[in-house]
Amino acid sequence: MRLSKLFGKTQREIPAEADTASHQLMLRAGMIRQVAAGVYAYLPLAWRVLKKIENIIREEIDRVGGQELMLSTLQPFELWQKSGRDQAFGQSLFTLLDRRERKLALGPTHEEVITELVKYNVQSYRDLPLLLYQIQTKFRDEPRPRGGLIRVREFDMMDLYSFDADEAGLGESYHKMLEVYRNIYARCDLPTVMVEADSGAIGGKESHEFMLTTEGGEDEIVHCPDCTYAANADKAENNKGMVGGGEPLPLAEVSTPGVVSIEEVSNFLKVPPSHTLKAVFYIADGRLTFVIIRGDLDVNEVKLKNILGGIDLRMATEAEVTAAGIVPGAASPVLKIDIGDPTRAKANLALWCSRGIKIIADDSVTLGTNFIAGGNKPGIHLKNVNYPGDFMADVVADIARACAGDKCLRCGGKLQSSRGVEVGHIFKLGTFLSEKLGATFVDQSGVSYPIIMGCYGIGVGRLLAAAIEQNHDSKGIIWPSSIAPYQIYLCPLYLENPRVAEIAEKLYADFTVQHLGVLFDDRIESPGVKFNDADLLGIPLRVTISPRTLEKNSVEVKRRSEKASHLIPLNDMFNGLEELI
RNA sequence: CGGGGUGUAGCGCAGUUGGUUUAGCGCGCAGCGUUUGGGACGCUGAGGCCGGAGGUUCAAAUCCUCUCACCCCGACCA
Repeated sequence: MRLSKLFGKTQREIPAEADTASHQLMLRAGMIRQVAAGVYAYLPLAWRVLKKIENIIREEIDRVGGQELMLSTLQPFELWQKSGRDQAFGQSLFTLLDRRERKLALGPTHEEVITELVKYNVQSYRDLPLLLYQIQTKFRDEPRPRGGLIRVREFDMMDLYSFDADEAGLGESYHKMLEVYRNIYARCDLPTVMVEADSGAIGGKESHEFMLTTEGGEDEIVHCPDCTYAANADKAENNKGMVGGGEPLPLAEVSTPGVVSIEEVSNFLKVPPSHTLKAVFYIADGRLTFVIIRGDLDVNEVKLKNILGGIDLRMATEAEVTAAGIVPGAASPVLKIDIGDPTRAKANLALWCSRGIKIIADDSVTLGTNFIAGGNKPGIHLKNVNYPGDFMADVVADIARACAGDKCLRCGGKLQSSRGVEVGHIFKLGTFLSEKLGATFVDQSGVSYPIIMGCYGIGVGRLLAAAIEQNHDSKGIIWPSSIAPYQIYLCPLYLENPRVAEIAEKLYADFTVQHLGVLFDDRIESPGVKFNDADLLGIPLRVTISPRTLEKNSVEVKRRSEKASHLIPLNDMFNGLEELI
């Protein structure tokens, strides 16, 4: 390709709209152009890279027997109602009405459509297992698109769906895909970390994410340096440890004038935060929910949401808490403190229940004794609060946020945290979709069962962006050669010099014939401009021709990723380049 | 949806307080000339409904009202 003809110009100044490295560089390199919020046009350079990534994905999936197909973007809205996932996706689902007022959705993913398709093409266990995939544009009306291609509303995505007859089969498919994913990222030269993940709106049980670690990443990863444990912070668990003071003692009120926060309680009564209980209030699907957790921990809202099975969750305002007759800053589940009454804990729970308030406790409240908690009166706290003697909860579960510095649940090591971009996510879906949509098969004995499903996604555009996040310097992009739009940047200086022009044209023709993937900077520009554009575009190998190199019958060759350059004799071009590519 | 911010040429910006006549600057773009191994220089030139609508006024990029778009933080979300 001749640079003078390439559609898309490089830009010297950083566009004001971008503040993510990959976003800035793609705009400056003339790779993308924003069409609307979270909607982009992909210019030839970007499109070439996307196709390279797509092809690596295709090759690796085809190798294990996956079959590519093409599904519709327009999907009947009823299909989403049938699966119930119209609720899970909510506002993120783009919908529209056709001329007959029939509601359609722009596919945010294709599980429903493919399950319908499989339903009509699979009847027997003999048709299974099956690995079907597609690489298509998907649509999600994200609340806030951001970071260029990191989070967009219209995006290129590979989705593979597995269909199996039993759990063991699903396990095999899952494992197979896990290996495929590792191979794909390895071939793209993009090191990723596999972490345990929350399955979110997609649903299902087991799921793993593949994270490309980079400082600007929008996800937090918690991992243990001493064992293999790694998880998304949404899902990560920690060892909370036992705290507190031995045998349960009798409840007692203590005066705590003006003391509200955990920090204040801790200072005032001279106890560590881990010896206190923190009350937090949420509105879950419109209902006030009381969450109780040990004072040294914070609530992980994703875990809480999963426990509640709720769709809409937010913190309650102080007004909402007060309106429910609760004293903010002194709330606890202990309303009735009659210490002689062995049924007081049950009575407390019944009191809350009668007020229509559900109590969710983090399991940390069971990991210790004699806590300080609110007295449900201003300026009063309780000491020696114990579970389950003094209070109980509707649900006790792990709803705590694991943080860097916490102990690893598996090995006791010290957890660390880092940031990453999610570039792949695999899920064991199970049968909830096939049951709802009636996708069944008959086994050997002629009995009908729902097909067991898995799904496996890679955001191709996001992978492109993440690749740049991970591979750039102050001058520009540094493409891994496996996904680079071109391999060679042919860079003649002083093109008006006939000898330079002659050699440049000859090399361009030679490289083209050899299918090396060459971008020929045939512009009459100063060396500075050419070198800077070469660095910005990040093509792995720069081949410079100038009167100076031709004096030595050579060209200069430099890798984008390295500082040093060296001369290769013209008559040994082939061998010289062979070594470098 | 809450909070903050920005809309003036392809890109980056000034001008808005304090009303004007031809709306500026840099980059980029076109032509000519001089240059040339890390974003050269000179001259000439093209390019604008100042986000949109309405209003005030002799006069609006500038003041008022309403709207739209985009960015950032949060909520939310692969």
